[in-house]
Amino acid sequence: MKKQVKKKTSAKIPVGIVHVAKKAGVSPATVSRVLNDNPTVDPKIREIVKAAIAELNYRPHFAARNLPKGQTGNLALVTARSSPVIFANPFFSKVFEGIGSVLDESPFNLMLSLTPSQMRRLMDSRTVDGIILIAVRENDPYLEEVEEMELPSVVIGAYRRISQMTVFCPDYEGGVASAVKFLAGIGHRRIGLLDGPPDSYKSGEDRRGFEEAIRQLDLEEVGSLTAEEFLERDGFLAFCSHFSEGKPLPTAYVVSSDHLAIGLLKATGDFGIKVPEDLSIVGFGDIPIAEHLQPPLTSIHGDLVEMGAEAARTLIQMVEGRKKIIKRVVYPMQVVERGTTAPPKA
Amino acid sequence: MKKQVKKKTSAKIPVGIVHVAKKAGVSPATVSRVLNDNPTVDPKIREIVKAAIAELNYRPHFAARNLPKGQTGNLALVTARSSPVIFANPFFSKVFEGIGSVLDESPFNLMLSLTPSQMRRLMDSRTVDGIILIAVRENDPYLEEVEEMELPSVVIGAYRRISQMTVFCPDYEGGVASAVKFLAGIGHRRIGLLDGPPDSYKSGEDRRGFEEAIRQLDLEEVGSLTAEEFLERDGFLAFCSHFSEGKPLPTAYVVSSDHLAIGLLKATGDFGIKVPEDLSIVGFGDIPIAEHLQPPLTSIHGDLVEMGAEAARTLIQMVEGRKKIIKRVVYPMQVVERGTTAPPKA
DNA sequence: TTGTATGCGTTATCAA
DNA sequence: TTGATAACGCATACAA
Repeated sequence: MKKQVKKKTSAKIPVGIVHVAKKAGVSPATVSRVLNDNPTVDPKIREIVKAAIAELNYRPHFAARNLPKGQTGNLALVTARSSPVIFANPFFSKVFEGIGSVLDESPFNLMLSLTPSQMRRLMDSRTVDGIILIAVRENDPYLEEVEEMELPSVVIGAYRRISQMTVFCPDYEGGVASAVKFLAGIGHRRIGLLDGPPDSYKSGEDRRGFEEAIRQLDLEEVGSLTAEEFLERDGFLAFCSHFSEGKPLPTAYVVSSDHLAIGLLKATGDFGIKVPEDLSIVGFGDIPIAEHLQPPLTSIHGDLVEMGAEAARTLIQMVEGRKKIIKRVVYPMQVVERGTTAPPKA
Repeated sequence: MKKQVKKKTSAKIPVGIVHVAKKAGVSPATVSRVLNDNPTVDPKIREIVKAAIAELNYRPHFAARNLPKGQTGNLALVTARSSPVIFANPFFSKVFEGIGSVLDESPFNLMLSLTPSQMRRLMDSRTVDGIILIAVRENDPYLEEVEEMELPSVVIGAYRRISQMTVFCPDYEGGVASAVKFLAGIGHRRIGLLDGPPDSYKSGEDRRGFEEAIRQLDLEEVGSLTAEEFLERDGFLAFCSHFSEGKPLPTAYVVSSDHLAIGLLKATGDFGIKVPEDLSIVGFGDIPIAEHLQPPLTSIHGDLVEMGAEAARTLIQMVEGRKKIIKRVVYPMQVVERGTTAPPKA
């Protein structure tokens, strides 16, 4: 009764599991079983099927495969920061490296979302099994949604200390504190902080580490500067406006990003302030350019490839194990001494 | 005869198109139609359905939706370069910005592949409808596969001049040539090139532009340097080994990346060579740091956000229109004069 | 204009 | 150990 008029188009016919089954003389179910390494299949049959697969150059359809499973096989890397802030920052390239290496070993694909609207789409349309949030800020509009969501997620980078989220984070607090201690160790008593924007959780951590160290060492409080963003021009601007108002200078600055430090360096140069003679500077992140600057920038370094990798691993555990893992992992940072730091003049 | 024993688990029940249909008192087909803005649906019914959708907070399943269409709704951004080379390079952040903005307006999601194996997976498993190749190199193993593939694809960045691929590319050749002309214009006769690795198509373009300009202007041929990669340390090393061999120096260098130029700058500083008094330097790419260097780096600038955007747009046209578009679009670059260039000494 | 039925490519449940 | 057959969530040709 069925009228099956198959239009045999000359176009490339996508080979599916049924073709393989036919060719191997078995049922689609059996093909599916060898595809999934199901042990309940006769070794001989298995070989026959594998041969058919190879001969037809058959490749399983990823999405179709996951449909019955109620999964997608995709993970998302999500941020709402503009690309200059995130991609131009070598910090993240390390993180990506770690994530990439883990995903390479896993069966998961990676989706990328550069804007809140893209991200919402990913979440809403059940396109991903889990989410890696990166470069989160306090007022990011989607934050609550994600936390309340059932979708497994981890955040990389600073986040609020108390939450139900799993976070992997450089030790901003400890890193800045050790920079202060380093500077104090070579004689500085008046140390300032050039910090990033207040809505960045990182800024909060920086400040916490800074103030705690100042207190512990019983150093003078000289106030601190705040940049609008973490980029060069923001460091430049922050110092310029501070200096042009005739405010007093510390003998050293701890700066919360190398990019910021480069801007500050430029500003001091323009004003004829000598680094490190008149002013010492410690950056944060130790970007590749740091050591090639003139003078080379003293900075706070951490190996963050593992951080990205561990975040990815944990997320995968969460989605595969269908269990929630809540923890906060902090990665150590340490001062790399170079040419922008020296004992204060007098 | 059907034995339907629905296990009513207490877990969250994913709401599907059938639930909406039931709630609205229509068939699933009709719901599907309003989802796809099919005009052949009664306005009143449309409202009812929309209300049901809202009430149930229904979200269409992305993959399931595309399965019948024979599509995936995903595009891939692919590279085999290591993350430091690609992500740490502000050049790419511009490109990403363009791509992101276009995808935001489109219904497509973006997948990211950082390694050849991930990429192969994406292609094989029919997970994406199109591919954006970026930072391609001559011996990249997957290149032939992609070109022979039926999957729509575009490449961003230099590629071989003759091919069936659609490519969007900065005008490396013209940019370098204009830098040579600029230097000649302020009096330089002995101009050198510090180029990137030979397997980069960009290097070929640079060289082409350089040599052509030298010939046109009838300038002296002083040979050129080759760096192993486009990063700071490679520029540093290239100059060091050249200089320590006591070879003669030109009065100016055109350098094929700002990162390379920063390394070179560092090396000259270490050797006591004054820039721009003893040696002029022109970088390429005009990264944000360039103008904050001391002295600020003269560089070759181009606005490449549009390049990324146009590449994405074209790819989308290809997959939506199921047609092949072959073209080669080149984006203009121009010299931004800053502090590392000056007339030669004598 | 709407509903029915079928198919998309695979997994999974149940018999055999 | 294997094979029908029913999902998975949706789109669409065809019928009504």
